[in-house]
Amino acid sequence: MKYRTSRQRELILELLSNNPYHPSAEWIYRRVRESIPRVSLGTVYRNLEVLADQGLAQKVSFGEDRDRFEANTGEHYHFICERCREITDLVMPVDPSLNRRAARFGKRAVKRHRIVFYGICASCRKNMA
Amino acid sequence: MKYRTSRQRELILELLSNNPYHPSAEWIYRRVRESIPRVSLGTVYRNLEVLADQGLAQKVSFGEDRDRFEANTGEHYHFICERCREITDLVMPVDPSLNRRAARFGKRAVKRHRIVFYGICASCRKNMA
DNA sequence: GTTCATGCAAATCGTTTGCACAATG
DNA sequence: CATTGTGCAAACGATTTGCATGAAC
Repeated sequence: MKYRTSRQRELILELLSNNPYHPSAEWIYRRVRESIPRVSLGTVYRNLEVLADQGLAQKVSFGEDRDRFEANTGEHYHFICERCREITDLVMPVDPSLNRRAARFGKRAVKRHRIVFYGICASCRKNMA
Repeated sequence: MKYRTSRQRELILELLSNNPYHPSAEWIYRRVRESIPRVSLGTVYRNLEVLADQGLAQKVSFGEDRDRFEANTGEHYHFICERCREITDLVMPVDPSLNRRAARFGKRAVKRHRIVFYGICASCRKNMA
């Protein structure tokens, strides 16, 4: 499969880049529509898939109601606020020794891991007082 | 809300107990139907929700195609085989210091975390040879 | 008897897909 | 021009829900 470029795909990647909020397809769709009013949700989904295939973006799902996407394809951890459900990166060094430790507890070959931390984000903490 | 007992719910909990495979609602539905042929999928979903509310079971989703359920409600880690997609518990002590470390990397209050390890399970390793 | 649980079927909703046309290289 | 990308609308599939009836307490 050979990929061409398109205004839609470039815009989607741009919206994803340096976006800490891990937006849903619907959110991206609404933003793209501001510049390209006739864009369709199907196009958004298809492009997110292409971008993932190109290694430029990836899906991040943790059993929430809808899939989220991000341009940060490196290994890293996530944080989900239990109050506002917002997903953000948790910038903390990935610990590869966890894989080795996990492997010791079974006959499996452990290659990688994901961690999601749960709690209350800074802005929700303020608003609770 | 006051809960009564029902053959359906008891059977679902039994199927979930000591079941290491984190079955989907569909799988449970098929098994329940062996004993209660007229059971409906809706009943399975409703009971899984009740069991979760009672603290007897919980949903475990990691962005797979369908939700999975388990009776082990204690904190623990999971392993997903990248080949057969089977989800199993990874019995390794939960490390509470991770929450503290994670909290240090931002202004959030970190209460808990989930870890999913990915790799190849023992039986898939054999069949690859 | 009152309230909760069930079966059935229809509804919901995020995501995927088929198709004819438009855009890319 | 050969092929990939798009918009549109319909299809899909897991999960949820409304409703009349059955079971639990």
